[in-house]
Amino acid sequence: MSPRGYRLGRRQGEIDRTRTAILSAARELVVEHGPASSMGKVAERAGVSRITVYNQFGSKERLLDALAAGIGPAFGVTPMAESSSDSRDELRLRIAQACTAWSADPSLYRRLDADRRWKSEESDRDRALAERLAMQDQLRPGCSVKEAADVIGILTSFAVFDRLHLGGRRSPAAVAEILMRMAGEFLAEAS
Amino acid sequence: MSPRGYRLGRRQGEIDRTRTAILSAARELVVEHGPASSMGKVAERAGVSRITVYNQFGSKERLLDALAAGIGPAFGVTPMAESSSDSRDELRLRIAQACTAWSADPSLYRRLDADRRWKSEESDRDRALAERLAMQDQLRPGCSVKEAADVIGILTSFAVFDRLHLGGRRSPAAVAEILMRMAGEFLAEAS
DNA sequence: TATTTGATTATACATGCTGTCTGTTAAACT
DNA sequence: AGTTTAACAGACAGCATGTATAATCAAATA
Repeated sequence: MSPRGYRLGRRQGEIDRTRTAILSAARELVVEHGPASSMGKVAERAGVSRITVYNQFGSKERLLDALAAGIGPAFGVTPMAESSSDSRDELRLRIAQACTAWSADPSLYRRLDADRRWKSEESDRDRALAERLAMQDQLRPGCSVKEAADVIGILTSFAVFDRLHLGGRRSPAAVAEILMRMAGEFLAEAS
Repeated sequence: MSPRGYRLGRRQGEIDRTRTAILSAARELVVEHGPASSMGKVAERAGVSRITVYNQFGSKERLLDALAAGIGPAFGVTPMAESSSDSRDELRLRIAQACTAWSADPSLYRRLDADRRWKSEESDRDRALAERLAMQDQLRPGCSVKEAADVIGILTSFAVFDRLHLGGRRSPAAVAEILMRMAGEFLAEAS
C-alpha cells in the first residue's frame, strides 16, 4: 500500500493513456470480429503487453464490461423526465433519449448486445413510467401497468432500435417517431 | 462414396439414436449454461466420445445450427398464408404463428438467439407481406412498404416475443394480441 | 543524489477448448 | 469366407484465458 502519501502525479497520465489505448483497440476488434476477439490481439493493437491488459482490467469479461459501461449512465439517467408534468411527454422524451443513446455507437452495441443484459434491465424505470401514465389516465382501457411497462422496455431496447435504424439509413428521430406510434398500443385514444 | 449400394441396415438405428442423444445433451447444456458449453461436456452427457460428436456434426457451429434447425421451417413456411385473400388476416396469422413457434422452446431460443441471425432474416417474407398490405390499401397513409416490413420483422422476432411471454406468465395468444395492436402503427384506421 | 513506489514487461506455466490425424472395430455387402 | 463402409478411440497440435515470478524502468519522494 502507500503508508506515506505517494501521488502518482504525471504518471497517471500515461496510465490513463494506456487504458484508453486498450479500450480503443478492444472497441475496434469487437466491432470487427465480435466479442470473441482475444486478449492477445487487443494488447497487440494497443501496443502493450498482454499482461498489461490483465493488470488494467483483470479479465476479459471486465474489459467488455468497461467497454459497455459508457452507455448505461447516459441512457439510464433521465433527470428532467421525473419532473415533467405530462407523462405522455415523458414517454416521448424517454423514447427519444433511447434512440439518441443507441445511435452513438450502433456497430459496437450490436456486437455487445448478445452477451449483455440490457434487454431485461431497467424494468424498474419502465414500471415507474407506466405507473405515472396510469395515474394520469393515459393508458388505454383494459391495459395493465405491467403490459405498458413491458412494451416500453421493448420500444427502448437496442435490438428494436437497430432494426429500424438500418445502419443510419433511417434517422434516430424517424425511428423515435415510429416507436412513439407503436407506443400507441397502450395509450388512451385522446390526443 | 458407395459404388455398390451399401445399406446401413440396422446400423442406422444406432446412428440415429446417437445423433438424437447428442442433440438432446446439447440442448440441455445450452439451456443450462449457454452456447459456450464445450463439446466435451456434450459428449460426456450424451454418453459418447467427443470425437463422435465431431464425426456426426463436424464442428460446434454446425451442432448449434442443427439445434436451431427445428424452428426455422416450422416458422418460415406459411402455406395457407399466401392464399389468404385478406392481407390483414394474413398478418394476424403470421403473428400468431410466430408466437406459437417461439413458445415451443423459449429457454433454448433465448440462449441461441444471441449468436443467431433470426433477427435480420426472412425480411423477404416480411416485405412480401407488407407489399400485399399496401396493394390492398391496408397501410396507414404515409407509411412506406419498407417501414411496415421492418415493423413486421420486429413484431415476429423472438426477443420481442420472449419479453412479452415472461416465462409463460403471459400466454402466446395474449402476446399475439399485444403484438397485433402494435402492428396498428402501420395499418390504416378502418376496421 | 539515493531510495521508494508502482506500472509495465518477459518468461513460464497450468488449464481448457476446438479441430485433425491415424489407426481400430464392427456391421453390411458380395 | 473376404471386402467395403463408416463410426469409434487415443493422441496430437494450436490457440485461448488466467496466473505466478522475477526483472525493468520512470516518476515520486527524502
